[in-house]
Amino acid sequence: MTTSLDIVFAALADPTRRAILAMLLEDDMAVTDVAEPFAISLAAISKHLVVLERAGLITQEKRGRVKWCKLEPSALKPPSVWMQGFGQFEPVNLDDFERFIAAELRSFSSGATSEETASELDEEME
Amino acid sequence: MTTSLDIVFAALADPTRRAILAMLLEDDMAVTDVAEPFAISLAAISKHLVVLERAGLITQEKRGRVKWCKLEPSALKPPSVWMQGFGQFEPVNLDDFERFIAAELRSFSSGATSEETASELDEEME
DNA sequence: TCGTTATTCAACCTTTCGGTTGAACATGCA
DNA sequence: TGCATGTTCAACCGAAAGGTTGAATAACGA
Repeated sequence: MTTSLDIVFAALADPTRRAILAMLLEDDMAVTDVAEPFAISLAAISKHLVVLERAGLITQEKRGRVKWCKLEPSALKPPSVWMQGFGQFEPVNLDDFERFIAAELRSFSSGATSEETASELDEEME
Repeated sequence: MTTSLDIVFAALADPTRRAILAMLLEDDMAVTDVAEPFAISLAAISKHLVVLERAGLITQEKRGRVKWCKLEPSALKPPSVWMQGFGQFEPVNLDDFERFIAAELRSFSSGATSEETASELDEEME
């Protein structure tokens, strides 16, 4: 999923879209439910979701007449890495780092794909 | 310098501005020198610098008739922290990090122009 | 089949963005 | 003093962003 930094950063620059992402952190949601807390039209929310999807930050799957929105945190990785290149500001988070190493080792020994490894991590953190 | 995430993310969404930040990673620069590698007018660069300064990503100090631009990496901390809140991904990926460092070292040792360095950095991260 | 619900499309509006050009403003230097 | 240099200002332009409304499309439930 190689979306350019332009697209991802631009998607993150809008507070409504960041709020949507935060909501999706809790659970997958239907478009109508995503829209509910906001004071703008459903069509406007629909457009925001298109922007988020094009940035790779969410995926949408239609089941019946309901379209479910799912967070894709891995899309945050390229901008995060880019920022860390400037990172005279933040020490490495050792806890997370150790978990990463542990996952790496597990994937070497079990032959898991990196995607499988990522979802393992997801489950671990919940 | 408490600038909102809106402003910082929007500032980072433009490739010219990201390239400028990458150039400033090596050293402080005068406005004219910042503009030199780009094919756009000096006035346009001046506007980009205003955007970066308003985002807190750089500071500018006038000495004589020259205005020096200085990178302020600490402004990246709020967006970085925000992203880590979604961080089911690893905060430090060694492969990416090492590639970034390698690109940096290459630019120092080979005497590459700042234009080459800037584009290397951007490509490296996408 | 019919009404309801979920979502998007299409057209439109206003504001912002990224660029241009030419003039203005400071500052350094001979 | 006068001129060159460094930077910004002001006015303008076209395109994109974020919003609206009303109609269209699609699928469910009775």
